Amino acid sequence: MNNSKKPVTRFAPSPTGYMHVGGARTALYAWAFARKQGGTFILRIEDTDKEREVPGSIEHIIESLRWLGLEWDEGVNIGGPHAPYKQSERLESYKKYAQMLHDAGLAYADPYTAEELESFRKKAEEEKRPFLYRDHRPENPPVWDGTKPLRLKITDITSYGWNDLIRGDLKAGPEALDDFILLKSDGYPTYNFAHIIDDLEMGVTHIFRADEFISSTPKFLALYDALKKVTEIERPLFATLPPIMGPDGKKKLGKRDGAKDLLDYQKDGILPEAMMNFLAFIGWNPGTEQEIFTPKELVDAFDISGIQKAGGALNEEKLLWVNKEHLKRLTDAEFLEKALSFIPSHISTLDTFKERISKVVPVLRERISVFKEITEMTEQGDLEIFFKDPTYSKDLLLCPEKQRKGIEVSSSTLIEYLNELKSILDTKASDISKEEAKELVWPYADSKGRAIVLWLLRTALSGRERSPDPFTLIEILGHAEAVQRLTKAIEKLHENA
RNA sequence: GGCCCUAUCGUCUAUCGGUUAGGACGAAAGCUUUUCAAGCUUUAAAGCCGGGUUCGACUCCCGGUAGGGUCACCA
Repeated sequence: MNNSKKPVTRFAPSPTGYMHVGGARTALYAWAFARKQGGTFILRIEDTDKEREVPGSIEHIIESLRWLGLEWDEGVNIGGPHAPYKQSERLESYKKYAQMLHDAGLAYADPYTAEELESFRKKAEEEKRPFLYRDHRPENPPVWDGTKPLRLKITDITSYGWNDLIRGDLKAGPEALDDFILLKSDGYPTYNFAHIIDDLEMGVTHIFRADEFISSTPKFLALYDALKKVTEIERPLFATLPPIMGPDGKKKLGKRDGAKDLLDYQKDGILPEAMMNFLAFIGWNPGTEQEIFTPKELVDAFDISGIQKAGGALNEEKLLWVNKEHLKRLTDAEFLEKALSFIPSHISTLDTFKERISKVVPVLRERISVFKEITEMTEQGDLEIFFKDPTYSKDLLLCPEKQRKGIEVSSSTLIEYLNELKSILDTKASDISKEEAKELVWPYADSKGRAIVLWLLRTALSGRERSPDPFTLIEILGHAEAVQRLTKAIEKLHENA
């Protein structure tokens, strides 16, 4: 159909709230497809439901897309040859086509009240059959004066079959076909009508959509058929994505079931390129064993044939892993720049922070898979130890004799060890690397018992049950600070000894 | 209820009639200069069920079953 042309895809959210992973993934595929083929990606806002519109959500959606790294070539905010890109500003177009359809006898005004419709619907439900408006199609519809909804008149009630780029040949029974509303009584178009007109006018060639639209596809097809009778059109191709399920894999992921705002992932400190990578893999794979992709690699590898038919569950553990892999690919400087906003100011304003942070970064990146964990480390005091004197617990320093079975070590022995460690460090009275520190300390630790000496040294330097190894700590803290901490640890051991 | 979509390890998936059914996340175990983390090694773990078609089916067809979607003046 459009094989020779550059593809045009679009993402067309409605501004009814935040954007979650489902929408983001649909946008991502449409974007990647267009980018791969050198085509155009459009952002259009489907704001025809004034009731459900949530103020600020357009901005929120734009921010989400920008964060993810999905730049659009045409659309809201930036304009383009088919502006405007908000449906509420395109009412003239819809009216024009509606008028053409109406004048050709392909659309008619709906005379029923909401109550009448409701009773029809109820009756259908009671009789356990689908509600079909066309069962109640008026013989002599009223004049269409704009105050009544305008419905498409389906003349050919058949089963429709069509091809989907992802699902293959699809079909639907005539039950799926009905006289649906084109223009509402408030003058706004329905989604069913507006998106088709827009896609046509904007030259969209490939529609990436969620799978809930499969069952309304016959209606779209009937509209295209009707439109063909009044004007010249070329139908876009459908690419229907598999659903994203919740973590239990059972229910389709929706806002009601806790689908997170995309920007919540940003707040957690997920890297946008990791999010993109992760999103792409829910329902798509490159057919190779590569799992980690930069945005560019993703675009290059993207192909519709790699998209799944079956739904996939959202697995946040995997997201964490993907994020960690992307974190590894950052330089230390890049890592620090991004991590900074997750470090509270009472730490980042410390003089020692500026001195030591570059040495702490490698330790940090080894321990976290998402920036939020830095904040958690802070809350637990695990980050402070690099910059501020630790508070000691004597028990912790003593721990070796309690934990290592059968080894009796008195606190006076430990004091002796620490004093000797101090003088060992003093043999090189300057800052040393962790390798040098290890060379220095190792023979001594070996002679007195590694487990005890290393544990003692580490807890004396960190004051914590868990921390990086002592040699790394010595490198980070520097000679003077390391010796000072050992001195303090000795004082602690002297207490009521 | 009608119509429609889907079905491989717990999860994401490879396989496009012939494989010891492969990989990744997670899990478990082990190793290392003996905390934690990281790293390395190893292990457990899958074709929904029943019929066909075929020399041969995870793969193709049919029927069940299960899950999902849809039947709005919402998108």
